Amino acid sequence: MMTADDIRHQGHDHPRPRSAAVVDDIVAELARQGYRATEPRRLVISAAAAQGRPFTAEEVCAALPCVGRATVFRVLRLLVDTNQMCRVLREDGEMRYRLSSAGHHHHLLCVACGAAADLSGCDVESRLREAASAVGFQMSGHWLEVYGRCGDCPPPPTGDHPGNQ
Amino acid sequence: MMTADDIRHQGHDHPRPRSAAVVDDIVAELARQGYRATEPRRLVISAAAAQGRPFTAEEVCAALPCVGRATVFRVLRLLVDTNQMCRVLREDGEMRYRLSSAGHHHHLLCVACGAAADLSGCDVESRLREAASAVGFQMSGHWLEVYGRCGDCPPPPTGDHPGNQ
DNA sequence: CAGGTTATTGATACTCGTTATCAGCAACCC
DNA sequence: GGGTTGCTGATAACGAGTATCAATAACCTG
Repeated sequence: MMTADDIRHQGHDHPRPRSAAVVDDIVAELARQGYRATEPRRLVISAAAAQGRPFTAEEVCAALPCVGRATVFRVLRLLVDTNQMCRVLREDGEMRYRLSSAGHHHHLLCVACGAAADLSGCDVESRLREAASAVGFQMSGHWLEVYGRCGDCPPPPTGDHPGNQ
Repeated sequence: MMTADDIRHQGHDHPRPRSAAVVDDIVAELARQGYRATEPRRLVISAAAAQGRPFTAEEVCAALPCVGRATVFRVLRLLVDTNQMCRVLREDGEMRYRLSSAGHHHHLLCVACGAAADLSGCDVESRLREAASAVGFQMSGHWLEVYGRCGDCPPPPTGDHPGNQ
């Protein structure tokens, strides 16, 4: 059977690529909270760490045929519940996952390439809290996703007919 | 078969309650865009207008047993696509619908009673655009839901043990 | 390091919300 | 009123996620 190490070392010559540390950290945190360090969990976390952008549970299932479907969903949920992964909502409504142990933050989601980046240090929250309380609403939380184009993607074609017809 | 008028007049003595105008407006807008004014569409729109708070497709189906399931979903989608209804994402991840022909706005969602209110006139957008462009990201849209307690709901019990054990 | 407890797994069946299919119906236009 | 064609309803299918449950494997303890 394929092991977590097989995944970790995919396409690398180094014995412990960056993602290995990430996996170990997450597994350690799980252990700290009383969850066992099992091979399927390592595999799912490795697969998640290997993804360059937000991914679906289905993608993890496809990447790990040796891990049961239910287990993939269970591990993803466990990671979300223990605050080591967050859900991101794509503009088309699809829900994806993203490893991220940071505290509260938002996502910049590129509609062109699908990449995601974290956005923090923006005081939207206090602004919202004020606006809400102005109408007698006591804010306790919020969900925010930001869509657009990342710096690596070319700007979209202009709306009015360009040179090529 | 039950007609749109039967629904419109539920619990009212007046021949044309407020919602009738809403329904007519929406149907007119659909017609303007080339969509036929059918009875099932009127029924679904009436049912939606009768809801005091964001509702699920399931609730509409239950309220309109005479309209096919598929049609309910089709009409809801049509209304979202033509910008006469918006989707709201509850804190627990459930997707609901809400009639709203207003332009861009956000929702204040009460986690206690489920009511929704529109929030506009808050310049979160420009704030976000700035923060995003600071990291080379060109924002084109965003999704924001605000959760909390509306003015009509009592404040939640305090975290530390109150008198009643 | 063996042995027992018990969390975890995988296969499967199932739920839930939503969409595709397609023959029949009914708006709309003339 | 009559023909076109968009719309409907019943049904089957779908995709994402969860419940079930016997078998397995982590961890603790001696």
